[in-house]
Amino acid sequence: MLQTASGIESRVQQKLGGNPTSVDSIVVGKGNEVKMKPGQHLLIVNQLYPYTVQFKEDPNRGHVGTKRRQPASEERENDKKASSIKVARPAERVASSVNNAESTLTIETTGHWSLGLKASMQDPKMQIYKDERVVVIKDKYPKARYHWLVLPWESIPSLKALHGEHCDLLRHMQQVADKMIQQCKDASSLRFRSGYHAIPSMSPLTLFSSHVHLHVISQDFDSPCLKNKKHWNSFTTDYFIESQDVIQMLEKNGRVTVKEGAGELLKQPLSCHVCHKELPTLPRLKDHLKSHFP
DNA sequence: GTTCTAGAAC
DNA sequence: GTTCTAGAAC
Repeated sequence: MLQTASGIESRVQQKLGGNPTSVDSIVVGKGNEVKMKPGQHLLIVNQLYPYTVQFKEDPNRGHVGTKRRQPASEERENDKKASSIKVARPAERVASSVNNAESTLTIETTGHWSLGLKASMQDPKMQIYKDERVVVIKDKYPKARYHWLVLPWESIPSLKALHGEHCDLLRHMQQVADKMIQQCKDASSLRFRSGYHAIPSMSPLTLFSSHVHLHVISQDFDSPCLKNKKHWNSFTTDYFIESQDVIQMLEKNGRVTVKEGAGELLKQPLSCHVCHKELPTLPRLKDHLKSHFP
């Protein structure tokens, strides 16, 4: 249990919506616990299940709720903020149940991008398709004229975590991807690919809230957000694993195996995905692409 | 993942 | 001199 400055232990428990395999969440430290201070914003970044926020007194410390009590004006200010969850005052020592009703929980979308992905998928304004299993959002930094992400509601941290039972879900994600492509007005003139990145970003920050997502991307790569070799190679080398290949692997082996050294593919020389001409720099490559996609 | 920027490459 | 990349910081 983590200790906060005010002597209040904050404990966040996830009430399971009947699916014990999908426990995950807002874990920052070890275990299902998060360091919180009274009044601090809690961002529920994952799943659609209700959460319970419990405060309990630390027996080793006195002055509960006295040192860090906010001035009344500040309290009102915080109450006004839609992104905060109303948490009971420490002094009241009550278990405050926070459900995921829209009235009590809205999602912060201005935080770190890795939170942004999970926040965005929950944000109705971002959702361009939604059903009981998946949601589709536009990539915040599209690497082509069309670039969508298909995300399952179920939290699956990476390709490694996939197993046989996910086959159906992934087939559904693929179907939704195909639907997105069909409804695109430029579907007749542009080629599309849908697939997964071999290795999720491994920085401590990204690890915190990684979530498998299917990229659906048009093959023009005409976008100001495509800025470096890593961007290019992540979509044009075998670092990009076709959705169908992932599904096949899963059907055959019950697992998805990623070739060792897939990360090295990101450092490959820049090569045009259409004619395979090698270009010395990204600006030169982007110039070259104009000849294929006027 | 993005942004920023030092210094390599030209 | 400018362009561009790659690594650090976030």
